[in-house]
Amino acid sequence: MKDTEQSIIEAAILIFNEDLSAPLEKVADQAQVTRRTLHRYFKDRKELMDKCQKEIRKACAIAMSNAYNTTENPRERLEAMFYAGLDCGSKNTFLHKLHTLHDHKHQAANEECSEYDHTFELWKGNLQVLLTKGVLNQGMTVDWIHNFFQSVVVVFINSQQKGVLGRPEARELAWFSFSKGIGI
Amino acid sequence: MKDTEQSIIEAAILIFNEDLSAPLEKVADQAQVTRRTLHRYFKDRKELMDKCQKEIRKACAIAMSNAYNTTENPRERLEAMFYAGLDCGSKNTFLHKLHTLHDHKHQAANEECSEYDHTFELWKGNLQVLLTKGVLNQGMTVDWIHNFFQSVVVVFINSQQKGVLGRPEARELAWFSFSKGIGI
DNA sequence: GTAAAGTGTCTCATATCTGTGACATTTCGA
DNA sequence: TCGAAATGTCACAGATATGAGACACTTTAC
Repeated sequence: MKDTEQSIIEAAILIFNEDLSAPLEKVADQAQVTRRTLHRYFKDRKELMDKCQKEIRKACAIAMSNAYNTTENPRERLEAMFYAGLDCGSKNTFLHKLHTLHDHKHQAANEECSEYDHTFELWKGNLQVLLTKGVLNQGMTVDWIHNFFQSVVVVFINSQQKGVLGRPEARELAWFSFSKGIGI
Repeated sequence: MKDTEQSIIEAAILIFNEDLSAPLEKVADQAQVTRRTLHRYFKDRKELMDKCQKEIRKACAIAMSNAYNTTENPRERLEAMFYAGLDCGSKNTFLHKLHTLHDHKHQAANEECSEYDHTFELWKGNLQVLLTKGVLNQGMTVDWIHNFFQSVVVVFINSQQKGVLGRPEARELAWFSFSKGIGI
């Protein structure tokens, strides 16, 4: 029964991703659990949020790292890491969202920010390689591409939620939109 | 002094776009106004939210309609309406977000939903024309493109908030990413 | 079958959010 | 400068969210 904690975290990521200040009752409902049970696993809102971030960073960092190591070719790495990011779904986009809030001051000194930076270190590094090689469209920046990437993940998630498009088809479309959109 | 109401609406769109359940105090702060003043203009949260949606739909519908009428060429219309959507910024994306929440049941019967549909009627209609003409990538759907469009607007907004990219450059990049991403 | 662990239900105290009244202060136009 | 409109300050009641205790019920492991 110890995956209750995990399912609450998953639910929280889903809910908070759409509504940062949503009442905890919504999270509990999504996890099919009582609010009382939620509080047994997480002292308060902050602790739950922290666990969410930890979970997200772990999952994304592992997925990205695995994808990175499947090949040494930067172009192939891009594609592998793109699909890995897609599969992280809302974990990916939620983490990104937290660090692009308009009142969020990003600073490497902050531990959470530096962990965020580290999560996408390999990904951004590989982008930089492709940029300097001239493989991608001139005028692109690493930040633009990274934001663009996150946005495409959102599109993918939406299409999956609506269920009108199969997962493989959506993955293909996503890669098409992303790769062409950065000038490959 | 009657633009206080307008500035509160703008603030609300900015805040609610990031945090749907944010306390009204945050909106008031963003608008550099007291919560008491906010309540003088808006009876309650719901009324404020409604005014936001009305404002958004008006602005987006006008912008889209104007762009539509600048030309009769579907390909040129696409570009004109794309830029119009960009300029609507977070108004555009917030409206879209409200209608893609995972627990939102979209139904034409609902007045707000039908107004939403109407706002993007011309835009989607034009997309359909381009699709049947075979101008765009096969396998694309109107919904995918529309979601993709909304996502690119988010990327554009983020880049403007960070201020690292000039507006004209960002607009060009956005159009590049969007047009290539749908197979033009 | 039994004990232990996990959950649900009910309850309650506290905190935060919300909406409004009363009145002071500021702003702006005549 | 004067008066009206707009806004701020403070104070308050009601609503909602939060976190935890007490105890019953269910599930799981042995």
